[in-house]
Amino acid sequence: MEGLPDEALVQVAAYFQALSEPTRLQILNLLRQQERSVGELAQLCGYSSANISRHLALLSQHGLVSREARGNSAIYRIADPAVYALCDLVCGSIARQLDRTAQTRAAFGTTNGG
Amino acid sequence: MEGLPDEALVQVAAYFQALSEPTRLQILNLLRQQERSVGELAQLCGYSSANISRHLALLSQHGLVSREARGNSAIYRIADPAVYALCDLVCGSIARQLDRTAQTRAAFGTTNGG
DNA sequence: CTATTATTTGCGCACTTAGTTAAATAGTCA
DNA sequence: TGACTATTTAACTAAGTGCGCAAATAATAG
Repeated sequence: MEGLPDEALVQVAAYFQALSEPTRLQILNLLRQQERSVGELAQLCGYSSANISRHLALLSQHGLVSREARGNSAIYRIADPAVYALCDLVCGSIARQLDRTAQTRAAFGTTNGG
Repeated sequence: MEGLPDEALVQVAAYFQALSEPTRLQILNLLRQQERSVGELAQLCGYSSANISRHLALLSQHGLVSREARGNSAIYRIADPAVYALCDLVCGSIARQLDRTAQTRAAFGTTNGG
């Protein structure tokens, strides 16, 4: 992303924003196992179908999931596998930071974050 | 991120949120070239130093940038190079989606998004 | 110490967003 | 047609966020 124009930064930011919500990450996590209907995801996440439906619409806007009408249900599945590579990278960064935090705590001889 | 607990999803979401803002991406983009002071970044971004300072504090919280006091200035630099791999992945996903959009437009014989 | 410069923080404002409930829409079955 | 189920959308509330301005803090120079 060396010399990206400002317009592109807005697009990239919007993509990251789609991933910046725990409920949406949970949805993507559930869809990793298998495709699911809105109602199933709502029950598994513990939120209303209306709420999950909107989250799915947003994920769909950004090409992260795809929708298939089946009967009177809507089945969603992962459309962009890159999301898992992204999460793996982030998990790695967080793990490294947690390690540094642990080392810092150890250096100060404390056992909790205070 | 197969079987991550909900707590971890919150952490990952927070990391993505740090990247979900155009101004913060612009800062990271500028720091790619070289380390910079708050004032320099503020001028290059066209925002107040107060604003940029807060963005930098947030990026620092998540281990994305690191701070070094030099004289009465604060010099920031990239601390987590993974951010560029993340952006590259996102750019790739966006490019693929734009390609699909272009193909869709072509299939309908239109020349703009209407 | 005072003056100057750089950064950070407190506060208020405009705007966005995740969640709810209720209404609207869409599909199935009799 | 109507009853029933699933999904989407509308209206609303509560909480969060980006920004500027101004005050507070920190470092340097005289």
